[in-house]
Amino acid sequence: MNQQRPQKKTTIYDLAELAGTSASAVSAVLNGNWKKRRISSQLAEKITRIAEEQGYAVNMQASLLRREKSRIIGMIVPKYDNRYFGSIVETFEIMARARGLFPIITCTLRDPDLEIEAARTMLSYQVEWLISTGATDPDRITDICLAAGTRSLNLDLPGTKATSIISDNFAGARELTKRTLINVEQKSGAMAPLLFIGGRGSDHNTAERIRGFRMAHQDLGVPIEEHHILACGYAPEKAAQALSAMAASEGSVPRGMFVNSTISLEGVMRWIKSSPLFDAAPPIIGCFDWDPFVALLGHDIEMARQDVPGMLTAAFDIVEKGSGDTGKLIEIPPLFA
Amino acid sequence: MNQQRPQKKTTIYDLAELAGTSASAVSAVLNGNWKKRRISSQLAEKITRIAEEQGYAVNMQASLLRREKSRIIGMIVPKYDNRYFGSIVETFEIMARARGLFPIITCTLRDPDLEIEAARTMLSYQVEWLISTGATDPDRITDICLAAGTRSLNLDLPGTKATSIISDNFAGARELTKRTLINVEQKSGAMAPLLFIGGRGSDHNTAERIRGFRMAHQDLGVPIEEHHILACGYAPEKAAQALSAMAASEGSVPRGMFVNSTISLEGVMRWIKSSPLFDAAPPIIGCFDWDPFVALLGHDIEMARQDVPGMLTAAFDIVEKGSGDTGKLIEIPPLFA
DNA sequence: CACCGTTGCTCAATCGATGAAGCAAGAATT
DNA sequence: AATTCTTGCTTCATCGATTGAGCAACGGTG
Repeated sequence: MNQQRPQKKTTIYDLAELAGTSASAVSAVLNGNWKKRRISSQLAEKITRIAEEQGYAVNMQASLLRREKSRIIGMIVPKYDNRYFGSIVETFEIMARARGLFPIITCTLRDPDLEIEAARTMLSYQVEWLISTGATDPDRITDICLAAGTRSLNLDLPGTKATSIISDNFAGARELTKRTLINVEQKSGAMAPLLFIGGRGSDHNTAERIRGFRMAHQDLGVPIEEHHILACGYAPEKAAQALSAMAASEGSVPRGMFVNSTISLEGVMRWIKSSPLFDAAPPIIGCFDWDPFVALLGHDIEMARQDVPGMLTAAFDIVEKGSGDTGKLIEIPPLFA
Repeated sequence: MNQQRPQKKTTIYDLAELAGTSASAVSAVLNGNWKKRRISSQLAEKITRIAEEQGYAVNMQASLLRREKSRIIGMIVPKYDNRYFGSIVETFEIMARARGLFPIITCTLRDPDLEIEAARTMLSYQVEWLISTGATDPDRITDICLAAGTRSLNLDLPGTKATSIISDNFAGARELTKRTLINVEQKSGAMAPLLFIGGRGSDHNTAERIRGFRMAHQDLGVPIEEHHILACGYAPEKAAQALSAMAASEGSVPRGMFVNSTISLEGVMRWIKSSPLFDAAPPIIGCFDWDPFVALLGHDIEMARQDVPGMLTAAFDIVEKGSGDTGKLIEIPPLFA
């Protein structure tokens, strides 16, 4: 038996006929302003009952076409494959729903063309706000939104044309670097400069983290090794390659490392496991990002956990206030365990 | 300067006026069937150009209201906080888009009420299909869909009223158990029964995995210890508690373990790290689920990776074929590294 | 009894896009 | 020259929900 009949959907007109009343009354009852429209509670009850019996669900397309506001809020996100973005998406949905907004999310696989296409699609769905998370070209998206009269925000990576909410990368990296340097001193007896690995030098976050990295070295009076700053990309393979290239050319790799994301850390740890260089003494790592299994890796790994609820609270504050200033930068400090 | 003017959106009527033509022609040109409607390519070009200049985006609400099919496909998912669901969601989006469908996803936090509410909301948005992933009460959702004439599928956890696509939990668990038992024999010299930990005994997947677990023991002639089957829930804390209770009452814990998910594994590893029981010899683990960092934990951990692309390919096959039989069960074998 | 205010509803226009039906002008055919 | 065909549009009803305007019935007031 196949019950999958593509049966016609119940509309307010069907309900009106069943209830012996008008579609107008049905609409008023079902969207809750029947008091304002002076519908008797008798009729309201009857309509509500019939609607339930019929399994009625409003047609949002029709409803939204008529209303002036859609109450839809869109988010684009690069990937769902790590805890940071997963947590962003989950928190976004919860907070949006708590505010009576309908969240729609789409992932763009770090593909600039997909980002633009996704933004256009969101606009077609009449989103009231679009939040661009980790976008490669956030300003382009802001332009598209502006042209359509839609407001937008940047999250995680900043742009210049809309308010951006990001981690306080400089202060976070400075603190993480400091902690890692101190760990190195405690475990190996002497302070030594760290290796910076992962991320793209062209992206704002990586640049700021490198700045914090430098500053912490300066704070503690440790000289930086310029060729020990490897912004080789985020991908695990890139990080692994960079390390093995360094090991090949220099014969060693610093014991202390600042790893720019859990994504890169995956490659770093894989390489370390495969190399004999750390057989005697395990590496001492600071990772700018958080993952529960990393805490279990058994090594000395310090993590800076980006404050996702904090960032999204800031974002929804702006959404609720109505609008933000062009290009304002809001920095949220990451958390340390 | 604040450019966030909530300006009125451009419609096909605006474009028609600018082009000195009718809205009908504009519509035909912009949705691509202007050839069929015999619009000259001159006019088509002109309209296209003007639409681009104005940054026009169709109003999907209006468009969908008129069309008979929405081409929207919905998915509900419990959480975004592990690789399995992350990968499901990402693959779902990619595959949906490749088929010209618009995916909308919502997470329900394993809350039965939220599941129902989310399903209703999806129906309001006129989804053509609803995929319930890991739902606590998939049949309830199928009923709601059926009442609205919408088709539905179950993923990950099966139901009886719609086609279900799940991992081959029995065969997968049998193989994983076998591999883990052999690992135990190789590392500790003798075969010994495993501990089963994590999951809910009431859920189909856990029950099937326990069945496979038993069968593998039987295959290899290893007796099962009934009190070593702990379906204590998925949460990390639950797993950790169950282990420490066992250690307290029995003084030891089997060295070989079958852990029912990476979620539970988190608690298991945390407890192991905190306990002296495994200081001498590390545990030997089989985990029914996959995570890249788990592979780096440095222990002997075998993983059964659920075949997400395989499962979603099966799902979209059904979506494209139009409809599936009531309650059919499709089992996809998990992968071993 | 005429008038007014209130209650409880209905009517009809509207949102923007779509597409069947129709129409006018020119080209082709007889 | 009369007819038919083709091309290239426009007109208008429609999808389902919403809402301002309006109307009938009734109770109360002078």
